[in-house]
Amino acid sequence: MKKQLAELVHRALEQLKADGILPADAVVDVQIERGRGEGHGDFATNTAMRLAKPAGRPPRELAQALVEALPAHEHVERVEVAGPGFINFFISPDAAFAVVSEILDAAEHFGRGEPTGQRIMVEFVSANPTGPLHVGHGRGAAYGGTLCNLLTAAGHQVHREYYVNDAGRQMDILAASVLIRYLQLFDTDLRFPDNGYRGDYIHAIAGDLRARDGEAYRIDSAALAAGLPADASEGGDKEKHIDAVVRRARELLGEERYQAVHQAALDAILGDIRDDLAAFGVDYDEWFSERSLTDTGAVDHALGKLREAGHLYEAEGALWFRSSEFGDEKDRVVRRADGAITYFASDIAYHLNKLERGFDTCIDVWGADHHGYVPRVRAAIRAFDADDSRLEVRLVQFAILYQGGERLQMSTRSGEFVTLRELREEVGGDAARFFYVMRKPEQHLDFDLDLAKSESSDNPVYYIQYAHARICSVLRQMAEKGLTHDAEHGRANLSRLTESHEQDLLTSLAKYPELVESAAAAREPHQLAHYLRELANGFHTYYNAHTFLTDEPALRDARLNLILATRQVIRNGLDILGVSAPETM
RNA sequence: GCGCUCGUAGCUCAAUCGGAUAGAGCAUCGGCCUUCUAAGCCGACGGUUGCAGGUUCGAAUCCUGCCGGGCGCGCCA
Repeated sequence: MKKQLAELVHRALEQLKADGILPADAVVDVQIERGRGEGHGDFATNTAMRLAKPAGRPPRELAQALVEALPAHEHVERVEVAGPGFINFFISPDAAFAVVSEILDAAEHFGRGEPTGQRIMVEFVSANPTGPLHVGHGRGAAYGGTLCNLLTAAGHQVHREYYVNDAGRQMDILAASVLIRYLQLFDTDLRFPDNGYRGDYIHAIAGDLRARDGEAYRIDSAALAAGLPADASEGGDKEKHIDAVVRRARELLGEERYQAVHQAALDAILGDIRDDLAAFGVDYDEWFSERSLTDTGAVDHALGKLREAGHLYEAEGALWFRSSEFGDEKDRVVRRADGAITYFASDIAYHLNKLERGFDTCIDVWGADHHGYVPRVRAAIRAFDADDSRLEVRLVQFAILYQGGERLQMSTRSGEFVTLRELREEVGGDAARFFYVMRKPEQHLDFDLDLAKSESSDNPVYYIQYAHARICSVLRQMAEKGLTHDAEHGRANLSRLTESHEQDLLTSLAKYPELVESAAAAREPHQLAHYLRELANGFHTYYNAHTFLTDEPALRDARLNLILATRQVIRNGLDILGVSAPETM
């Protein structure tokens, strides 16, 4: 409808240009928006006001001229000029009714956009595989997963990817942590490093390792501990200590056995993360290994390209990328003085790889604490002479959990944190997903556990699901009362839907496809959450005001068509959010 | 200190590239169940959009400066 109206306005503009009222070179993008309040019509456009200056005429006068030049349209009942120069469109009732049949015909496809041909990759969560996902990752998972659903619904071709940080120091520390817990199974006196990973899951992995491979990794614990630099609690440095532990463990085990422990730890934790995300309704097309970037030479390839272009230089023994020439605040090291490749170098290679895979748009979903990292990645893309608008970084703020009015604190390293799994078990997957995406991603989120658990109208998830269940219930009641629903008869009698509640509901339903499109374009799933609440509200209000199962077949059939259409849209919307649409509460 | 980001009703948040009278929920107060699920509905109360300027037909939205919160400023990942 919006498109059709825009077309009408364009034709009127051409007419005005031909008449000499508008300068021939005047350009304006015609914006059609939904009328907000009473009396503002179904749609409105501000075109006249935007043209007032270039045309050198008062906006209202222009608006009037536009209205007169506007071609007739079967669905436009009347058009009027209002306020400072808005043009309001009033849609004919028949056009409004048509959406009901449209929804029932399209069913689960209603609201899905035409294929755009755009290939979009979304990389999200990508948490280090050093422990289970916690509630901080949950928001990225819910946001990313929902965004992917939304983009798919809008007609884009979406690729979901998880970047697995399976290389680097943190993974070595994880492997060492597992090894020491494993050795403690034989020698309870062995000391655990301050900076090791302390969670219970480390014990579990160590136990599994022993069950699978027996004593294969049993090394002399005295030799492991002897002569190491002091740990923090011994008056030393925890970083130096843990690095020494890793080095010693590697020597004593030998590379092959060390890699086996490393791999076992990675497999266990990554498997857990996969299961967790799958249970949360988040699925991936690809799990991209950081280690593979060095193995396949992708890092050398990327650094080679930068070197050829003259963007690398050596200083103080390290290799630097001249990122400050591309908008970063300072240059960055890509290869340390000790020869090791930095995390940033892998990331440069990863993003080059993404570009080379030919995605039109690459969306990175990151925790907001990484925002300082954006300019340097963008710098790398510019240095490759690529269009940096192909990279979009979406920052997600952390969620703060509240229970009983108290803020729950957490920290990963100490092992004291609420896992995503615990959250799901506590409040349920539906409530968790909905609460996570209820707010704008860049806004801090106060996650009220008590509210998410409550089965009351305070809880927006239940409120929406209840609307769906209530419609199902009406149909069950219908059967019990021995009534029937003739959908074709209902279609023929949609003009009986004259109540204001019905008109409002029709308007809400018609808005859905536009909403999917705009929420996808803005990368804002919360718009959909808000929309569904409003739609549910429109239904509940209607439910309380009128009886659907009346004795009059024509009216009953029409009303049932309307609420079935409502149920369909709620279902489609909840599906995008990854929330179930129950038939009973 | 520098940079990024956010400040909207008592609380949590909306407000479609700058649009018409800034909207919801919660909380508070008052109504509605012999009638399709009251997990619901209706009404009332509630605002100088942090402050001060600027840009224009028009600003919560854009610009500048303050104030306040969060985050980031490693040859860590």
